[in-house]
Amino acid sequence: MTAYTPGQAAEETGFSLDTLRYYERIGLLEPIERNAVGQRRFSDDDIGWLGMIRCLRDTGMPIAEMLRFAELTREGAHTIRDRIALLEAHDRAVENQIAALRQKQGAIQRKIRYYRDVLAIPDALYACEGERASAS
Amino acid sequence: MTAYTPGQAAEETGFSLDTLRYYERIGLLEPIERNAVGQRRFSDDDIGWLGMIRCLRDTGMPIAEMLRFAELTREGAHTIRDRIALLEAHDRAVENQIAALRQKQGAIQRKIRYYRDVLAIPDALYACEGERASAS
DNA sequence: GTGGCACCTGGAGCGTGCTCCAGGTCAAGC
DNA sequence: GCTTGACCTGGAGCACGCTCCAGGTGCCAC
Repeated sequence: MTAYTPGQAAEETGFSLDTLRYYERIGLLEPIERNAVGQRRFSDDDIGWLGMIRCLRDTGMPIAEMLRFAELTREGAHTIRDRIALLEAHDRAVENQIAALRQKQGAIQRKIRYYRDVLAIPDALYACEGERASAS
Repeated sequence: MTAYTPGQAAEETGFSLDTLRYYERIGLLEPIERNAVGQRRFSDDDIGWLGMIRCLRDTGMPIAEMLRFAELTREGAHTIRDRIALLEAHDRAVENQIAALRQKQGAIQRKIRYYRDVLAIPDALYACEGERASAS
């Protein structure tokens, strides 16, 4: 079982040192092991947990909900159903997020096409025309 | 050409009254027309522009960049190439965002499957096993 | 003429999620 | 023995994007 210095943990997980400390402070990480002089030593488990945290963060889960998940995890195996429920809800949220992005992206692409068309026709035709409309 | 009261504009665009005023203040909207007593009357063009703004916001464009886009738009037709470039860059950003979401979503779904498996096997087997690993 | 309502302004405040800072400890290298 | 560098703590500060507030105007209905 490897032990990671804070610097290595930051490197490994992509979180900053400050963020790692912050996450421990708010209880998103349980207290990290310390060496003889009080410096943190992250375990493989910590790094794995941080990987999960990164997934949830990067998919837009608010910290409050990750805290809830962390609590459930700390409470032990009898909360597994709750954790599944939480993750499934989040999975659906991510799905909706993606669908919404795709839809808005379509509108943006239409706008790009509109601009291209404007460039393709002679100046006179688009001079004063209400080009700000469209989209949504 | 319809004129929308602030309330109607809010209704129509999904932005709050405060947000509409805020957007005007910071120059994301050009100054909105006023009626005789100084109340705003949004035009169809304003509503269309707000639709565009909503697209960009909802796909994660920061306000500073929307301001840049608004400026280009105000500067007239000769900035259309720049606007295309800006929107194309954003389109790619959205694409990357979606790809990243899909990838993280995969990890979350694997975690869900993992939990399901844990539920499916007899208690003894998962009692003290490092279940916090995986993900990323 | 009194309420109630929709709106106005400038400016303060807020929630989220970090990020930075001052002042300190230890270990290693020169 | 001194510097450098990685780390420590508690607490303040910050960027972003709104959101709220106090105090006021004008219009309409009763």
